[in-house]
Amino acid sequence: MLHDPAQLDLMFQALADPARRQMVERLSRGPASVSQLAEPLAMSLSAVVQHLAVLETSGLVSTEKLGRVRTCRIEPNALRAAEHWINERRLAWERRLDRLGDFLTDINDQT
Amino acid sequence: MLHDPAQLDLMFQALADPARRQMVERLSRGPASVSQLAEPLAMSLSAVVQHLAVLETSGLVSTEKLGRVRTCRIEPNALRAAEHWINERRLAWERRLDRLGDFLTDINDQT
DNA sequence: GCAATACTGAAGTGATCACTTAACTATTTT
DNA sequence: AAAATAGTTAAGTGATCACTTCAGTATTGC
Repeated sequence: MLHDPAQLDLMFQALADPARRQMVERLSRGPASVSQLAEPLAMSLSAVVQHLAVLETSGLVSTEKLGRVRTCRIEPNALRAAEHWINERRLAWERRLDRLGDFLTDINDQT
Repeated sequence: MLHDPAQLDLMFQALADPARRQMVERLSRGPASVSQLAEPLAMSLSAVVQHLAVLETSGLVSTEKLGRVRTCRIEPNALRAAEHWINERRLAWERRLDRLGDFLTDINDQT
């Protein structure tokens, strides 16, 4: 479930917007209410709620409502999934370059 | 330049599409021509070229044309930038939880 | 109970997206 | 030189995006 392409779509899509990344950045320093998330952003509360919905369906953020306040927090497992996908691609490429390097020194040693 | 928000936008945006991620996956196993990238994808060559343009302006992929063949390769530094952003957020959150844990055991020990 | 607070939801808008087709250019191959 | 290959470019289309405003609904403080 960590490698579901549709899930990755949602996560990367969610992270592609600067406002949403700013919200994630804020939440990485601790939980916050919707208004607290909205405060530094130059847009309506409504827009923030919509961004929050994107973050929530992506699994990156979870929320809980108590009284009239919705508290939002980061979901580190989801972040790990995105991180993992990128890491795998980068490693595959770097391993490939290593093997290529080995191969080149090998045929050099054969002289 | 690794933390330029606009650059991160472009990278995450680029990774948000399954076709483009598939192209990056293919390229992580080694360089490929445009047609080779297109082969497993159920869309026109034209569409693939457009996806490739997105990947290239995001900095994730670089290309070079020799004769009539354009060869594409992954740009691991760009991948690292995306990885790094995610990693920082996740770590910030986890460190926060650790401190919170310490605090809770501390006030527990004070009984 | 009335006002302020903290959201929530629906509808609308202009911009961007992910394609398509079609016409074209440049390079090889035969 | 003609045909095949490999890619490029432009224009168009329907879908999705990132907002907006406006009208609502619970809570909470006075």
